[in-house]
Amino acid sequence: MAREVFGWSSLRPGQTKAIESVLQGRDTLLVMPTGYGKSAVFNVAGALIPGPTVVVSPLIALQKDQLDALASHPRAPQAVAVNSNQSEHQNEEALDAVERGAARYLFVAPEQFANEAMVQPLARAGVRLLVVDEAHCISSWGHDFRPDYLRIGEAANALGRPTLLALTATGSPPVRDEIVERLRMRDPRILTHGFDRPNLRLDVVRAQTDAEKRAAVAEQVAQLPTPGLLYVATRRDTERYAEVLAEGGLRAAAYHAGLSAGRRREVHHAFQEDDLDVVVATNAFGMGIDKPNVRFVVHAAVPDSLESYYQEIGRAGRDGEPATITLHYRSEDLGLRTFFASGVPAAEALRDVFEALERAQQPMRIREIAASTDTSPRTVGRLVNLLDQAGVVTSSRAGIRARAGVDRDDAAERAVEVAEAGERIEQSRIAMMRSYAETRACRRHVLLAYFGEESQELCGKCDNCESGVAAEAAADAADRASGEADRAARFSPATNVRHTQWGSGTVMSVEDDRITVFFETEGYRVLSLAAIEEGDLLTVVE
DNA sequence: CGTGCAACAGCTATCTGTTGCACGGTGCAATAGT
Repeated sequence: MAREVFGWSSLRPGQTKAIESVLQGRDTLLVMPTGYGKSAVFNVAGALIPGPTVVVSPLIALQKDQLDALASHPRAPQAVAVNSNQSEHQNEEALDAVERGAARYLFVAPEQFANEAMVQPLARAGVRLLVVDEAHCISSWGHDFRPDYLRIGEAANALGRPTLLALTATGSPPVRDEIVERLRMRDPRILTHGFDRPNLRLDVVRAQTDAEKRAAVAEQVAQLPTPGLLYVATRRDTERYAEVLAEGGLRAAAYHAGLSAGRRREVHHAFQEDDLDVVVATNAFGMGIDKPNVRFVVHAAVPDSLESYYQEIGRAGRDGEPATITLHYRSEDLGLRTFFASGVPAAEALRDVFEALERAQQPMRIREIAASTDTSPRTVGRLVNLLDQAGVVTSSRAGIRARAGVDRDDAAERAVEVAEAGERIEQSRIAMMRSYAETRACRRHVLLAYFGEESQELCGKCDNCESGVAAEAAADAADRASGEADRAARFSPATNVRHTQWGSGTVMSVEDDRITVFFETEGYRVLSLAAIEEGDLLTVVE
């Protein structure tokens, strides 16, 4: 099939497994590095399944790339999209083609599911496969930036529960769990592939002052083989660094979401065509870039989590050739991330939404609630998600409904607690980013452990291994651990545990003298085995 | 939480340090105005 329709001589084992899994009607989560052909999985599966396949994709630009790619295979079934860049007429035509069976793939952003005029025809057409591409967006964007990401599971119900296929390149165990839970997957098959990228050399450079860091970044980038990416935290810094690098003779361009669509396309295209040496970008630059020869990814500021970091550095060295990965680190830079991760909505706003739902006495849509509370749909989306997670509203195909017998103030308070737990989890993700930056251990080991993968304690290809610091750190930990080996044995990755104060959690990784646990309402915590033992803090839950 | 800029204070400066405050990242869809 892959050969006949798409001209691919063979598929990788991971791709075949995922395709077989969805063909059997099994909900599937596939975690596979970018560039390994995740698109091929749903292209082939969609062509084999008799019925429409809906692909949820976060960016319209990405949808366009996918449409073009499918169109380039003359024997592949027809693919269409519905989005706000197209005319109403084009959108209607696309849906009509799906309903008639003329088109087999439909690409949409999750926001489209709020549109009844789109969901109805799809429900009638009988969607067989619902693909969620870049599924980590559920966890990274769903909570505030794009609340519709948390509502895809509900949309799947409205479509008559097609088989679900979630795809991502990044996913620590908690993120994988969240994807499964939010999509309401049933008995999912979870396929993960190795996270290690051995051709990437990992490095962290610490700086005391901002000026010192800027100089170090400029100096390093000037002498690295190009092309490469420089990630910064603010739009302003993209311009500042791009200017400095250009003065040094590099073909450098700034990229951020504040630029015109035309300019963004221009930069993207120039980078793809090797007409630029460096793109200096905010996190707006990334998804959809598939360039084999990126020789470095340098960060002038820490991202908000190791998932983001892994995602960004993963754009280097796709050709398998060596690439340099450097994080220029100041602990002060964590401040901006802390700021972005903070912000619990006011109880009053939550109560207003709950009240509006109570008054309506019938299910309401996000847009209706937004109109009746005079709040933006995006904010309402976020508030409803919190109320939903707090279990005080129910959402169904018909809309959102207040649960009977729940006091308004209680409802708001419980939703606030959910938001506060979410904030603690976000902060703990930043803390894990910090621990990567500050660790004396092997960086690769730390990074892989975060993604639930065991590895050699010394990779030999990071700054700490090369300087001998990692070997020292390993010896120190082994010393501290003397006699604790038997205690550590009680805990292994994926063990469910309960902490006297932080409640239930899951062991993420085990080191000689300490373990990292992800708690459901607290996020990541690193616990020393000695302290656990002394205070009898942690018990294993069967 | 940290940074950068404007306003202002100090006691005469086309100067220098302090204080206060605004601002900071991701995209969809829909809409208003040419």
